[in-house]
Amino acid sequence: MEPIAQTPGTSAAASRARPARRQRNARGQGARLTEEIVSGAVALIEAAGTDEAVTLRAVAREIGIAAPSIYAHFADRDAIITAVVQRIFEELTEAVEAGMASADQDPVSRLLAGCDAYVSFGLDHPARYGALFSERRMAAREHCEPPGTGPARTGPDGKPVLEVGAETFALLVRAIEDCAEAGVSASTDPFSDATAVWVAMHGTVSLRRAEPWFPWPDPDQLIRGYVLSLARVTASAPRG
Amino acid sequence: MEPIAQTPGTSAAASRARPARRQRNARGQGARLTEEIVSGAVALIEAAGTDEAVTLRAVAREIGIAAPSIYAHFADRDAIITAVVQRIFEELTEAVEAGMASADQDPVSRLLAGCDAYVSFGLDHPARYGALFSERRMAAREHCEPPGTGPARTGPDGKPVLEVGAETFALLVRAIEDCAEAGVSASTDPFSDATAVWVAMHGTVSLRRAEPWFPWPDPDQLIRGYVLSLARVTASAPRG
DNA sequence: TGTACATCAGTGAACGCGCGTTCACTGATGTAC
DNA sequence: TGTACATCAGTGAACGCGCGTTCACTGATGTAC
Repeated sequence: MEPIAQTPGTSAAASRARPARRQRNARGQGARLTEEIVSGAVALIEAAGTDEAVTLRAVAREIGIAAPSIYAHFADRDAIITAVVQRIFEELTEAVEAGMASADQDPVSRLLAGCDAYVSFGLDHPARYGALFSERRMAAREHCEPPGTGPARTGPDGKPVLEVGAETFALLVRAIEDCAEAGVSASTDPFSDATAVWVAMHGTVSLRRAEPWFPWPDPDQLIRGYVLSLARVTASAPRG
Repeated sequence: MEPIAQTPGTSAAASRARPARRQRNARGQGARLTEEIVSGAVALIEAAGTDEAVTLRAVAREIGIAAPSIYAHFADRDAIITAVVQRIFEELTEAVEAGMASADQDPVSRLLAGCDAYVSFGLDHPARYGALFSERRMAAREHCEPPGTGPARTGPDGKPVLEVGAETFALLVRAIEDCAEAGVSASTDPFSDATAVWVAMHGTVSLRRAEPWFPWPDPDQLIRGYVLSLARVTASAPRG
C-alpha cells in the first residue's frame, strides 16, 4: 500500500481520530503549509466562535502537523492572527464586490447591494467578522508597529491609507462617489459619508451579535433606512 | 506592632511586593469581599485593556487573597465576568444620567448630553466599554441561560425586557420620547429610533477603538449629526 | 464572669491541563560529480 | 548510470508557566450555658 495524500484537515472538530502522518509538501512547496495554517486558524475561529481558539497547538492539531512546524512559517501566534485578519478582509471585500456586481447598474442599487453584502457577511459569519475587530487582533497589531509611527499615513493619492480593511472601505467610498456623480446623492464628502455608513453597518453587526436577545428590526430595512440617509441619497432606487 | 488594616489592592500592577496577609472581614461582612472581587476584576480590565486578564488567580493576586477564597463568592470565572458587566453597566448608566442632569432643561439638550456622555464613557474607558460587549461576556451568558428559553421576554409594561444594559437603553428611549412629547422630534416610534441611535453610538465607539489609525472625525460633531437625524429632531437645540 | 463550642472567612498545597517555545533530530528530495 | 551530499520540510520530547479547581486545614469571632 502506498501512502495516500491526505486532505488538509477541514474539520475543526479536533477531537476526532488522530490523522495518519501527513504527507509532506514537495520540495519547493513549503509555502503551501503557510496557507494551510491560515485556513486551519479560520476553521478554528468558525468552530469555536472566537479567535481565542487560535493557539499554535490547536492550529497544528487542526491541520495535522506538529506544533513546532509552524515556526518555519510564522514568527508567533500574533503573526497567525494578523494573516487570518488579512484573509478574512479579503473575503469580506469579495463578498461586497459580488453583491455590487449582482445589483442593477444604477449607483444607488449598487451602493445598497454592497452595504447589504457587508451586513450579511457579518451576520452570516459572526465569528469571522468578530475576528476582524477583536481584542486579540488589536494586541497582534501592537506587536507589528511601534507606537509613535505617526498619525494617519497618506498614500500616493493623498488620501489616508487604511491599514486593514482598506479595500473594503474604498469600495464604499467609491459607491457613494458614483451616486454623487450620477446626481442621486447630495454628498459633497463621500469619505466622511462612507465613514458614517461604515459606523452604522458595524454598529448593526456588532450589537446584534453581542445582544442577540434584543428585538432587532429587520436588517434589510434598517440598512436601507440608514444608508440612504447617511449617504445623502436624494433619488429613490428604481424598485423599492 | 499590631496588624494594620490593608486597603484592598487598587494597584493592578500585580508585580509589586506581595502584600502582607490581609486582615479578614468581620463576622457578617463576608459579602464585602464579593464587592472587592468585582472591583479587582475591573481594575485588571482597566490595566490590561481587556477582560481576558480576568482570571481567578489574577483577581486573587490583585486584592490580596488566596485564589480558592473566590469560590465562596462566585461559582466560577464566568460568574465574575457577569458581575463585572453588571457593575460597568451601572457606571455607564450613572454617567449618562449625570450628563443629562448637567444639561439644559430642554429635551434636545438632554438627549444630546446623554448621548455625548455615552460616547465619552466608551472613548474614555475603552477597556471597560469593551468588556460590556466582549466575546468572553457572551460566553459567560451562555452558561447562565440554557438555549430555548424563548424569544424576547416582555416585562410588566409589555415592552421587551433587556437583560443587560436595560437601564441605559431605557434612558435613551425616554429622552427621545420627551423630545417627541415636547414637539421637537417627529419620532413616532421612540424605541426604534433609540435603537438606531444606539447602533450609531456603539458603532462609533467600537470602530474607533478597533481602528485607531483611521482619520475619525470629531466625535462631538458626529454624535450631533447622527443623533439629531436618527432621533428625528425637528427643532435645533437652543445654543449650538 | 468563664469556658466550651459552632461558625465564619478564609489559607496552602496539590492535581492535571494546555499553552508557547526550545532543541536536537529525521528522512525524503533533489543535485553535483 | 551511480553515488555522496546538501537542503528542505518537517518531527518528538521536553522545559517552565499560569490556569481552574479540589481538598483538608486554620484560626479568629461570636454564642450558649
